[in-house]
Amino acid sequence: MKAFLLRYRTILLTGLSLAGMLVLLRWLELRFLIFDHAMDFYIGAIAILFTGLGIWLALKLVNPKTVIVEREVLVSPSSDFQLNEAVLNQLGISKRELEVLELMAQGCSNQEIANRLFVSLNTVKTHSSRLFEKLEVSRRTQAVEKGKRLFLIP
Amino acid sequence: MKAFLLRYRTILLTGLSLAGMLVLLRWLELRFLIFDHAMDFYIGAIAILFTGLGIWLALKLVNPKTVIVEREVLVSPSSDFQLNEAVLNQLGISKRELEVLELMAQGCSNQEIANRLFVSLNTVKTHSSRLFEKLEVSRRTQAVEKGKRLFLIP
DNA sequence: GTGCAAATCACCCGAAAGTATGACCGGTTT
DNA sequence: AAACCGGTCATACTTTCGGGTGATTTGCAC
Repeated sequence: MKAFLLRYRTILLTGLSLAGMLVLLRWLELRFLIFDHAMDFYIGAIAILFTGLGIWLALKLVNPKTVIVEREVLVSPSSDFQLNEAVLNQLGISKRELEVLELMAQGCSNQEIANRLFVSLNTVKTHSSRLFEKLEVSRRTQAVEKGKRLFLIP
Repeated sequence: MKAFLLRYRTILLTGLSLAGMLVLLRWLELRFLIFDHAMDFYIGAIAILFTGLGIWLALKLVNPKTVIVEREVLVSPSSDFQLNEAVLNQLGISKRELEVLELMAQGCSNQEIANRLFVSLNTVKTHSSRLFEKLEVSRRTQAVEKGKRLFLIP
């Protein structure tokens, strides 16, 4: 409720001042002019009612304005990487194993790698096991680190 | 005075337009009230007018919604690494969490990180969990990959 | 044809990683 | 004094990883 009041303070104030002005008008009218009052009252009620309707319509049906705040994300220039085939052959790493390594480096889980390569989870495990042996590591993070050092992955 | 005008511009405008409309109404009343059945037209016009006013008011005053968009920015290839503190502060990553991330990137297991930082395994898990939340990832390999992209680690 | 390496998949099991929650302490900030 | 934050640690639980072993298929080389 508090938040609501704060948020729509301006609108509420406007509404209140509107009402105040109508009251003032009425008073002035009574004071100085002897007219047909029922009519004006009626019109005023309609005006307020339809103003409310308009506000409700707009709030209900119109998409809120959006302010786009851009947050910069730094990205290294992906360009000059070429694979070190010498090391690749020397260690006897197969194509499939290299593919697994690449996906590992992108942060994929074994299951995700399996899905991407259209093979079973067990197959990925086998490949990664062999890969770890050949790279002489025991964890995927180490494999990625070593892979980068040896220019097997960008 | 200028500031006042700027601040309450909307309210002032609303008041003015309201006053203008009331004058218009009065004029219309004098002009057309003599005809029979002019009432329907009159009421309709008022309804439409004030509905429009309400819509305009709501559109003018509604709080804008903010949308944060990530924009990728290429960075020139710098040989030496220096930490991107802007991103670090933006994401609210603490010193300890960064240390954990660095050791992760070197391929350390949680237990090894715990040993090196002289804290318990559970503490390392807590740090890494918070780190993952802040980096919006769910695995250490993803954390390392994103950390490198954001220049949080070399 | 036989041999062999690569690729595929399966099962089991223990270790590691990750989630969720709660607690405590020592500084600030209000 | 009360609230908050960063760092520390813990328990309990689920998921993922990695090691070990074995099996089948395919294509290439001898």
